[in-house]
Amino acid sequence: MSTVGTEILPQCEPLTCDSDRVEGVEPLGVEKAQQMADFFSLLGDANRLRILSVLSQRELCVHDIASVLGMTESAVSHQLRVLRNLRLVSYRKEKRKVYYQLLDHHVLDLYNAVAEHIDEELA
Amino acid sequence: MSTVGTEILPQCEPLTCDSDRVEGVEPLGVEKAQQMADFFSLLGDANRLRILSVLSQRELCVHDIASVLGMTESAVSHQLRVLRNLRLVSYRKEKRKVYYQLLDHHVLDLYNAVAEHIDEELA
DNA sequence: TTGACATATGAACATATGTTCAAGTATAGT
DNA sequence: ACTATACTTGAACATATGTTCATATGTCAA
Repeated sequence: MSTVGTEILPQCEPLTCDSDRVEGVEPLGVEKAQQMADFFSLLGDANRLRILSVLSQRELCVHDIASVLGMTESAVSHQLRVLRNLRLVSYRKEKRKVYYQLLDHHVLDLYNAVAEHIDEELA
Repeated sequence: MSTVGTEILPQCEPLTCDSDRVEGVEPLGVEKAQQMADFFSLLGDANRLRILSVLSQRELCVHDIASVLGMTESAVSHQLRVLRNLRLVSYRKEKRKVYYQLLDHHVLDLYNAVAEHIDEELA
């Protein structure tokens, strides 16, 4: 045991704000919070959302995605890799092209929920 | 009309990738995409999610939020301003303290959805 | 094999974001 | 009035993120 003589100040405790309100309040764990944040961050980019929006309508190759969205193929490819890593899209190769499609339709629920949320705010 | 002699290359059109797949595919508008992205980005921070997690359980003052989460009061205050601007939290002043509470419980739905999504992935 | 196309990748760059630090308000108690 | 507490704010700093550019990789066609 690490005793330090007499009278140790509990340094890690809040010194003031004696409210007992904090009791029983269980904060989200740091690790899980980070995982959730990573997931939300993934959707926190306009171009990524736009990519998901077109893939939700049709399977498309990189060039076409870039074409429809007015993005560079390189930029699209970079973003697709992010979506690939998170298992949100899958792809199949045909000839020289790589066709991407939405893999996790779970995401569309979030997408739609927020899309509606935005519309409500404007009203 | 801006005619340039004979045979003008349609420079702005995709030169290759003749797939008609793009037809009918309506991409999410840039503006709305940005609004949605902003909203998701808001949830794309671990500390902000943790703040929301404790506020979802109880109204708390800044000091207590900082205390429970192990954050600086300054950091908490900065983040609360973000949440305030987005109308996700409201506050009331009592004595010297400012008590914050969750305003938009709509967000909790998204929060829970992703929380479950994370849990599923681990299984 | 050569050349055009389709995509991927890495480095560099610019921008955005979050924390810290220091200073500023504001309020309550003595 | 003085001091401690509670919170806010702005600037500085470090980090993260996304795009661009140049360069790979791979595939098809001639």
